[in-house]
Amino acid sequence: MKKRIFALVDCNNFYVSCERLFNPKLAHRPVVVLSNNDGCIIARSNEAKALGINMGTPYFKAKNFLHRHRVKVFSSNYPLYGDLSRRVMTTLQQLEPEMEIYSIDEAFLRLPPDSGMNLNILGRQIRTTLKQHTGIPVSIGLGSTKTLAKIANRFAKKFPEYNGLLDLTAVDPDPFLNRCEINDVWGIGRGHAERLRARGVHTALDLTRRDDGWIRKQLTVTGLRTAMELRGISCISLEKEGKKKSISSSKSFGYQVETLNELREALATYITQAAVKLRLQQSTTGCLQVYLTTNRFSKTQTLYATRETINLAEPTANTGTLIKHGLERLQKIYRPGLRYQKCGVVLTNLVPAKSRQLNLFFKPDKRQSELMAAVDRINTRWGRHTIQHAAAGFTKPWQHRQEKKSPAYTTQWQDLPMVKASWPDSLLPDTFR
DNA sequence: TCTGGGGTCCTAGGACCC
DNA sequence: TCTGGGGTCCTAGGACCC
Repeated sequence: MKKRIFALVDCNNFYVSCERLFNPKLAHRPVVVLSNNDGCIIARSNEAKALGINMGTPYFKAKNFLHRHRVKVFSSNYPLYGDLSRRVMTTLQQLEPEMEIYSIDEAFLRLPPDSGMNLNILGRQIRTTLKQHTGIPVSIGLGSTKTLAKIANRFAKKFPEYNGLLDLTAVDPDPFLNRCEINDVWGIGRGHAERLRARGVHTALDLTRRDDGWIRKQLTVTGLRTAMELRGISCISLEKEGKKKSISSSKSFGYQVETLNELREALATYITQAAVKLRLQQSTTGCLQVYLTTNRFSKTQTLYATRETINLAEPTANTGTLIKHGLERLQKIYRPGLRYQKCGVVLTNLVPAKSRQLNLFFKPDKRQSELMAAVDRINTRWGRHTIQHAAAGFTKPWQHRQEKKSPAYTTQWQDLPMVKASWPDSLLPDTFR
């Protein structure tokens, strides 16, 4: 069997790199990007990391520190990051069609094993092309399994001597596994890492040397797969199929919401968003879950968190139908007198729109799907809130504001960056003189 | 005052069936 | 006195990921 080679291409400090792309003054300055609601720090430039700012720190706790160190702070600007991610992925796919988009800023590639091409040169080409075409810097790790490619990528990113690229298929990986802390292994989270350390497993290499039965007992089959992957036996394949198996939409409120009316508007809004994503991947949903929760950090109010699952008689992607079912159930779980922090929706049991199982008594209404298609077309063309169900509300005061958001440089005409150029007369073509 | 959002996969345990 | 056992399906919850 031919040796497999996986590459993990990961954008460096992706959200920060996106902000810097249109704001070159940010280069070499510490920069952080906040989560939705300006809640937590979710991206940091190298300079911010060097200041000791941790991933996931609540913004309100770090605010003074950031100000003191003149750290530039941004709310997250998902239209911008999403658009730049699409550009990166499109460019990458042109270079290497065997690709899996793993997250907004990461992709796995499967490289042809016998291409005769020097992998180092190929990797450098990918980095250079991405930088030229999109302006986004990336790091690349190569390994005989996805888990090893992940580890290679960590080293490539962290240590400047690798210059953004490490190929673990060309060397003995053991010394690297020995330098890799167990909690830095892909698939080993905090809980498992603690458990393993208590039993003498401190590095990735330690894990590879344990007995299969023991690993399975401690970490279940997922952990065993990870261990096999670290030993160079590929167990996790490239997933090219991009369709989601579940779709969710939720957001924390801008303030503590108490009335059923506000909750209804918010839930209808999230159902609308989820339904758009559903139709975008040409699926229908057979199951709708709605949930509702009070503030989980509150010290004065007991936590109320509940959800309702609705199995639909026949799968649908119709926003109106989904809103109707969702609001009915919301009524059931609403408790007056509580202050709610968040609600949301999860769509599961997704089936392709073309092959859904119809109910014996169900007459497919072609006009309904045509209506949805028309609404989607209009909202794509004119902006996503141009047409909506009245149930989703109009002013939406419960929505959260994002106070430090950069412009939508690439997705809004009015936000396009302006380039000012001045040329000495001698360089201008005759027609401009 | 202020702590994100969107995913995947696995397992235990209950319901149900024969 | 004394009431089975094994299989399958579903779901909630947990762990992990970015």
